[in-house]
Amino acid sequence: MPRLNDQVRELLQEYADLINITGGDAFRARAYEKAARAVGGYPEDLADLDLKGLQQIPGVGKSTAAKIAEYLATGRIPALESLRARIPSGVREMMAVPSVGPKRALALYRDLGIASVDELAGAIRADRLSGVAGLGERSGEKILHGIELMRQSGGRTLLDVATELAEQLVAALSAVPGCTRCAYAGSLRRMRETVGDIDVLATADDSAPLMAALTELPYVAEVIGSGPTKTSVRTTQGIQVDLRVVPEEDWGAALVYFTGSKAHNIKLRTMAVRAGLKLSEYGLFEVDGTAKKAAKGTKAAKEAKSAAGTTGTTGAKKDGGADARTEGVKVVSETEDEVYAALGLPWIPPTLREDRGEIEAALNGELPDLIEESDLRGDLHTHTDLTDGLATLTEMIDTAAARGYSYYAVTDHAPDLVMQRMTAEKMLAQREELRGLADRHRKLRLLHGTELNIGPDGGVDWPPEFLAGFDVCVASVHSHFNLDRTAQTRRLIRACENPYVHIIGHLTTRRIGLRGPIDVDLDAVFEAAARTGTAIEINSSPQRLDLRDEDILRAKRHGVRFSIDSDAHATGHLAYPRFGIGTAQRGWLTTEDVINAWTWQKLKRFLRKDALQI
DNA sequence: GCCGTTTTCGGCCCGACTGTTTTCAGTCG
Repeated sequence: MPRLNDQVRELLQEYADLINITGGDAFRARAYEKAARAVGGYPEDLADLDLKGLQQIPGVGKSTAAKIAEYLATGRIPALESLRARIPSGVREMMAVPSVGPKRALALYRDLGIASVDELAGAIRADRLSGVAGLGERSGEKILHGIELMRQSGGRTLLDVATELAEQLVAALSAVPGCTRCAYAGSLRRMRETVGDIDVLATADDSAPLMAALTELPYVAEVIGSGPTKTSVRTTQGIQVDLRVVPEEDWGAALVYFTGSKAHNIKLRTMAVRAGLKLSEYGLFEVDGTAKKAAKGTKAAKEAKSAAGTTGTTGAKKDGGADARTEGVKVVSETEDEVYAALGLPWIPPTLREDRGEIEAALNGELPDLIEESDLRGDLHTHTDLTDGLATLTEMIDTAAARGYSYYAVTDHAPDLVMQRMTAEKMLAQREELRGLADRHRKLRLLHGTELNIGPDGGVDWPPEFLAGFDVCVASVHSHFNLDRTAQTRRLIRACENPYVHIIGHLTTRRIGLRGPIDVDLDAVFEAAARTGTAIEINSSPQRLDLRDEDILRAKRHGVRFSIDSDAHATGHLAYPRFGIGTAQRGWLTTEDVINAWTWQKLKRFLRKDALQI
């Protein structure tokens, strides 16, 4: 079950969408949208607020507060339900398709009876759209492409949503009597940017109470299958959860197996076979004498055998039986450390387990010392309510201080993003205010920055003399996503060459499942970033995670430095870097690669890019 | 529906882009 604030945000957003679709007052719809965002980003739990407290939330007035209170009391909002009765849910879902908004969704439903994304795709393929609702052939192609983009990530869940659900599941299952261990595994443990389902692993002598507990959770909508070792369910959010229960002595092998990746496991199993062993989710086993002979002489075999000799006795006693799954003598199974050690390997962090060279690196003792969330000393890209953030300057700063940072940059939008209505005066007033807060938190150094807009020609807002007044400048692409590759590359290189630009924000501008990356020669941009001492951001927002892991690996080879930032627009978003850290780990980054893991003294030298070049 | 050191009424982020239109509607950031 999502956090109550998030539930209410979703309901208010739905209400706003339905007002838009039904042609209601656009300003009224916008008011609900604004309230939805404010509620989602509000630090206090709605359940703790009364009617008066609810109205303290910016953008929430009498009417919205009453609806929220009604929902808290009864679990229903009648006004929303009456709108739902008029518009099928699929019509609203069509609005998620790029280039389909409320007007088109309604027209498609009203004129053609199309009431779902699937039906929309079918209608375009059958050429039923042309000429209707002001949509021509090009629009059809565009919409179809958008649907395909959605489906690529389709059915996949964003990292933050999956993490929250998985943590709730683990907490609930861990509390079941008889459960001795419980953790989530799969692609979520590897921190892939999206996950297809959630794998939860638990140990217990008797699996039945755990299976029952899972199927009885309030947010489980459907039981797909249930047996003694595995139960699969679907949540009310439509996410599939697989629970597997194994004996406690098999924890390690099972965790390796269910964490994956598939390619990583295949490689481990191949190593095991060469060493005369067999690796499965039930453990690492000695197969027979002939296999061992065949493997004799290989490095892995020798190490595996010697490691096996030290740990092999305990497991063997228990598993002498003739079960085909556990045929042979069990060598190890209890911890991941043991399983890797038995194969002659150090433990490999889950975020590296993609068969991208981690096993070879492990064999050579060259695994990177990965950066961790606790290594971050600050956040260099955040917003306040001066532009499109939800929280005030002091609220953001107080939350940052509570995270234990030693420095923190406020980087509100610059004027070329016209809708933000920024001016030099407003920016200077904010700087004044920020400087006045310098002593508010003894250990937190406050930096005044901005997020500049990289224009189509690579220029940014404001002249050099004004830019020189900022402590830190992030520069990002917010428009002209469709420039050709040459122009796109040129503009980003020019931004890197700007002596006042320290960090390139969300470089590819992708939004997972919604918008693909811009067409750009990344290697050329990485080369320019490394040459000019410009950091590339790892934007930690779960909708972006930009750069993505594979591009981080490429950038690192060019000698690029990175900044792992939240791009927070609310106090709650300041926790996003955990996802950026996961992505950075998947890109093999260490603290040396990440400028905001550095001490202030070292970061300060990096930010002197302009002084060094002018 | 929300909000107020320009407003308790009358505004509300505003401009660009796209495809379709023959003068603009819809979508997006």
